[in-house]
Amino acid sequence: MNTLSYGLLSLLSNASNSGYDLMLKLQPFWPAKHSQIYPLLAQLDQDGYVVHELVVQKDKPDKKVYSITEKGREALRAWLAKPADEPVHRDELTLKLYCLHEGDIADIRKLLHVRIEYSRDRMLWMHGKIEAYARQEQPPTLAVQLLMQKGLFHFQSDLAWAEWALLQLADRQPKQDN
Amino acid sequence: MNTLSYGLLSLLSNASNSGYDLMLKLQPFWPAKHSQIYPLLAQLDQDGYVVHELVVQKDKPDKKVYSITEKGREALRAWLAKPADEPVHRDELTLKLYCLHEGDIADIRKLLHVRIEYSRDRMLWMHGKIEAYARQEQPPTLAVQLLMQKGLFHFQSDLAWAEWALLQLADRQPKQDN
DNA sequence: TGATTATATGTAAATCAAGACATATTCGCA
DNA sequence: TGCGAATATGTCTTGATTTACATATAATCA
Repeated sequence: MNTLSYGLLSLLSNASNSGYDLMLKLQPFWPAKHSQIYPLLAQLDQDGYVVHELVVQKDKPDKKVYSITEKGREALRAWLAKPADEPVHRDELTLKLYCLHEGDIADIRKLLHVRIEYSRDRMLWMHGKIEAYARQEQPPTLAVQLLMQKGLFHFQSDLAWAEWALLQLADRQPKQDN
Repeated sequence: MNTLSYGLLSLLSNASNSGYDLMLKLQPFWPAKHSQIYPLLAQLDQDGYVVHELVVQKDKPDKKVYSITEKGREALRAWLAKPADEPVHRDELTLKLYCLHEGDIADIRKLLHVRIEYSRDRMLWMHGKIEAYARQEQPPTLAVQLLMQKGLFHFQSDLAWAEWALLQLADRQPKQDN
């Protein structure tokens, strides 16, 4: 039982989901491809942490909908009581900044612009999620509010940093278009 | 040539370093164990991106000091011009929050307190690094300033979020000691 | 009608990363 | 003198993750 397994169980503790939906919902918080999720779900199924039923759809391909079992919930509660692993952040941009003296400064400026767009996109996505709940006249659960806010805080600060960094470059290097 | 390789070359483009030092310097921005770094350095050496010399030390064990070659610098410049991969964040805490309705709310509160301490520690470490440069009467390079500031922004926002999250829990759940 | 996109599920191979195993020096402390 | 910690380098195995390979349905758009 690795972290991804607990992540899947966490999502299933809120609602039953297909593997495909679990992948989409997990992505923003714990990147994982379907090739990792499907075999893991089969394993969790075999070990009795989840069960599944086949759901036939007309407008879309059929799917397997997974539900958490009592054994799954127990495993989840035990995991919750243990300290969380330290977060892992790997950002290639930081490595590129480390050799900003090498190569073209315009390249770095471009990378920062791309990062600014990326952060803005992610913030919009989070806002969109919150609004989607509002449209359903369902207030998001406390958990969802905490998670969305975490994302908003994070991308806001990354955005602010990238804009600040561009100014620092402008102060020291002749400005160039890009 | 994977991202870690370029990270090592980036550090080496600033100054020659032993594998051990590279590991320590890389850790804060790109987590990697020595078991990953040493074989990779041997590979980079074999492929001509770096060279090394044996340095005998009296007060410490001998070491291999690696330096970047012109081929290494060229590879670095080509890599700099390419768009950076999207950052990868994996935070087990977010998964645990997702099932906060399951299990004990005191557990979650504890996790947030630990996160607050962790963020504070990291911020202090960043400040320490900046002050270390000041003590050496060497202003940090622009790159180091940008990186340290990125870290400060990040942990500041994580800290602010965790404190906010605790307040949200207090608003909705009976407060408990921990 | 043909291409693309979204939905849906799987496997196999390759790469990446962590943890364990292994060794050696020097310093400081008890 | 023995122990732990920091420095220093390596290998090996296992596990985690990505990429590529594979297939299929239904909708939309050109």
